[in-house]
Amino acid sequence: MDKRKKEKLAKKGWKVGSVAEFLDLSAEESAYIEMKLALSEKLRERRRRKKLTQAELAKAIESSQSRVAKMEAGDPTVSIDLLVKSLLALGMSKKELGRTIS
Amino acid sequence: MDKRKKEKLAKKGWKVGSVAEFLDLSAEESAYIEMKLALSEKLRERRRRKKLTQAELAKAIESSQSRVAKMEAGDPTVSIDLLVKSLLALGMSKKELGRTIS
DNA sequence: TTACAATATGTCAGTTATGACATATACTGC
DNA sequence: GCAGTATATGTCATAACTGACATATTGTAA
Repeated sequence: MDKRKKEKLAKKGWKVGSVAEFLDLSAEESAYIEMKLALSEKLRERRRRKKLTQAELAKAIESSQSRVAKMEAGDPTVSIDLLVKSLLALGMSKKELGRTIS
Repeated sequence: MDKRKKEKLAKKGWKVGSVAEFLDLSAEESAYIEMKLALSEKLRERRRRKKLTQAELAKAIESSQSRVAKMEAGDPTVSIDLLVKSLLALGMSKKELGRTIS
């Protein structure tokens, strides 16, 4: 099974913690995916707290609604870089980001 | 001044903290760069602690010596994703990564 | 139900990151 | 000085990510 497929499955329904055994991911692979999922969730949370639609957030960060949706869905084509930049744009601090990742 | 140039300069000699004012980066931009630099430094530190050459590390993570050098130099063409994956491969935990970023 | 807003999913052309390679520079011991 | 090793820098073809768009699905209020 290729990595893309794995990540795509990983975020669908399978709650963090059981992902690894089910898909036989290495420790590093699952840590990486868990980090991305944590950032995804924080993004949605932050956006909602600010009462923004995906389209509005997209405009603010010069992206598109579809990409925001993919970020929040933990889509494997989304980089950590983009997630981090978006969260910073939403006012998150390095410290909070650090805590989110852990 | 374009972003590439900024980041390239940012890592050369100008110690974190004065970067922002000197290059008039936004708060988010400098936070992003500071995070990358922190990860870069950790990578070099971890690699050296394990007594690995850049070439050896490169082989372990299926990359190249030149890319490892660029990672450690904070080169703007290096993504956070690659830095994170490399650090995970070196045995770093999510928790440590979180602390590094903060 | 219907109508509308929000979100999700698929695709794709343009951009950026990547590994690989060549080559330059720095570092070490002789 | 010289050799040998490690690291740095530049370039390039390929791969991965990106915003944009179309369209589907879900949510929600009347």
